[in-house]
Amino acid sequence: MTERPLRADARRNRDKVLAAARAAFAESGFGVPLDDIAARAGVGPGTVYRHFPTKEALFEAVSLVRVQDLTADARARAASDDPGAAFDGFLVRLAGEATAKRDIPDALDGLGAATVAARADMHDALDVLLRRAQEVGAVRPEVRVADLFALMKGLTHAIRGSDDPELADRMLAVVRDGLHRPKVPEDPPFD
Amino acid sequence: MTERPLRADARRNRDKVLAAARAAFAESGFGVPLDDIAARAGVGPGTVYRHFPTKEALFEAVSLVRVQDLTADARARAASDDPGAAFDGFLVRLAGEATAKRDIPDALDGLGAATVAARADMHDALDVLLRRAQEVGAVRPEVRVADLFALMKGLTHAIRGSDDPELADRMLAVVRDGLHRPKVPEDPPFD
DNA sequence: AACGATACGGAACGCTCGCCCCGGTTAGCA
DNA sequence: TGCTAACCGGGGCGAGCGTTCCGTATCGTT
Repeated sequence: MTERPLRADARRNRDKVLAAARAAFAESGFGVPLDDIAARAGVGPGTVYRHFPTKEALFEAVSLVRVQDLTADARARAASDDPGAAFDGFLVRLAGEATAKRDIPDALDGLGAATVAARADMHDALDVLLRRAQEVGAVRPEVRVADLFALMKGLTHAIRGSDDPELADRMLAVVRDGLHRPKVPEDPPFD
Repeated sequence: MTERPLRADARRNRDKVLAAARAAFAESGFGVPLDDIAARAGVGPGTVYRHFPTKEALFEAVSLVRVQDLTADARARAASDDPGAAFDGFLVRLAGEATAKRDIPDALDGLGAATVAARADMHDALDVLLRRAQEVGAVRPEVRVADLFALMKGLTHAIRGSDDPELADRMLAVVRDGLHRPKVPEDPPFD
């Protein structure tokens, strides 16, 4: 099962389709009609199906890269000597990504089976990032990686398609501080 | 334009449709086929359309009640003499609602025009609830009502369809504490 | 240059789902 | 009880969209 190299035009079209899909999914999420993607790539729908067996497979190919980028970023930051700042930085990055790309929430939900490996890998990377931050006391200890995933999902949904560019910052502040505070034993007096 | 009273069977069917729609939307969100709702109500699709001009109108009729309930709850809690606890209680209520009903996020997004009044009303109620909590120092001052909406949206999405019942609690803790902490001037030492 | 393999385009298919229509039924009233 | 207006059921239409098929064009090799 050695992969024969693609013909020149085939490779070119495949790349055009992927680029178009990236842009289209980023603009409108998973919902964009496949014909739109094909048109955007200057290609017929049949050509798309020559390279990707299904629309979902195409989406996976796109979101796989997104998830892998995020994972690489998490790993790079985890190597930092300031785990707290590393953790925060990752959240900032995620928020930035989500404001620019509408398909991030869908990618995080992970529709397909091919992405499960990528999600497992991301799980590992986040585990390190999170644990380090917790060891330094930058993140409350009872938080699990699964919680972080859910939080990422919620965060990306919260800022999805908002015209206010500072909303993401304020959401981020809430999530960051909420992750930080270890516990609230008693409401401190206000005066 | 006086509303003639419905015939007995008409009123009965209307109620059955509404009940079925409530249950179906709660289970599967806005995506459920209308025929499923009709079947669930023991009724033909035509009957549904006799009472609601469009599927979206039916969804609005259901989500309107949900939003109004939430609004009433917010208003009732706002009258409490402990604004901080009132605010927290509302969030808990929302989270509980979201775990039980999958359509809450959709309802919050508010697809239709009939719900804008309800959302405006909710806006007012939340404004009071939020401001009171801020005056007592229970919620950081820079948070706006729009932020609270976004946060509610994110929170409901984060806990949507999770098998872990305690996830909602932990998400809630993060959001609550994040809303509380006024600012993080410096990372306190950990020891 | 010519030929076989490969890839392309887009018309067409089938399925889903919102929505409408009409022949039959039922409720309410005299 | 009989009559009329209101209402019901469900078959069916049409649009949107994922997917396939096949005649044609293009590539790469001899």
